[in-house]
Amino acid sequence: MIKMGKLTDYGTLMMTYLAREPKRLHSAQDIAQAIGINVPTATKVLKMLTRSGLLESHRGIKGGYLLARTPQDITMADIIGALEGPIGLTDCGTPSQPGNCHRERSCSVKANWQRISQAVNDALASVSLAEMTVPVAQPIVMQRPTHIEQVRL
Amino acid sequence: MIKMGKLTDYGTLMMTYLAREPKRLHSAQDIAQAIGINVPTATKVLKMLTRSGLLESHRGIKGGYLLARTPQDITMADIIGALEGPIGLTDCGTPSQPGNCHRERSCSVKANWQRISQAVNDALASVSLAEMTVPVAQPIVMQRPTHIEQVRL
DNA sequence: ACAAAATAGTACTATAATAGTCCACTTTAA
DNA sequence: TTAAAGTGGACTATTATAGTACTATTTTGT
Repeated sequence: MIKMGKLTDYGTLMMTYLAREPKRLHSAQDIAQAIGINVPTATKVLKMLTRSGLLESHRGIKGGYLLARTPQDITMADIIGALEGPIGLTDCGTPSQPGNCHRERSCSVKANWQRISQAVNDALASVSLAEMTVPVAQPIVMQRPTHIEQVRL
Repeated sequence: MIKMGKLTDYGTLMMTYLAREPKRLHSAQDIAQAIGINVPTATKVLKMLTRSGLLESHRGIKGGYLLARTPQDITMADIIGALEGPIGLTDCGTPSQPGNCHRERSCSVKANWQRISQAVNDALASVSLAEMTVPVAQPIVMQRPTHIEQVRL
């Protein structure tokens, strides 16, 4: 199974929770309780989301967190990217991002992996946080990634 | 980064290697050397691929492995599925497969995760091993997964 | 000013998943 | 019947992840 870490799972739950009242500040305690995890773990995730610019934080005694953008303007690619780093199935990178595979030159399948990663990326980018908040959301429309030449096999 | 294990990476390289001469038997040693890993690790992966029905094995002194189907009839979803188990970003499962999340009932985003996983699945199933063997392969056409109701947000 | 309550940063520890290795067994061709 | 190949399963080492703790900083209210 290609899977995400637990923290990403928590993060998604947090983001959908915050999306329900996008204007109100929620404390880490609040959020931790809402999704049923311990406060230290919750704060860890919240810090990551904040540093990535998906959340705004306010310090001080009445502080807390809220979405930095509207739920429509935040995608699953944003959230996963914030918590797991660049999205890619391999270390091949994507056409845009470099990648750090030492096999590099000799690798015959790199270009194809990059295309696959890009496709997954596009899929995740096509799902907004707003969609995640509704019980049954919109169909996921995945574009075939980038201009890859058609090849007859 | 959502990433696959190294073994899956090896597996893909092995499969593309075997796809170049689909009729010839290749020994584990052969294959290990071709992709540049140690024999014990290679055999581990080969065993997994064989048990999943993607490879045929022949024992005995002139034994070895070959593809069980044509490169056109093997997809990346097959290979990844064989080496990583069912494809899914979370433990939510897919509309078809059950999933084993204890949050289950209360989870507000499960259905959406299932759709996303299904989309990734479809993407991987749309790429054949044959395509992986050409330097720059066909565009990946991802269907929007399954009949998810359109919702106005 | 000061105390209380909240986030920020960072480092550490524990746990779990993965990768890699090894060995005894089975099969087959010469 | 022996050598070379795959099979199955268990074991070990390594690495990645999750979880925790501690100190510093910010803000509000009195």
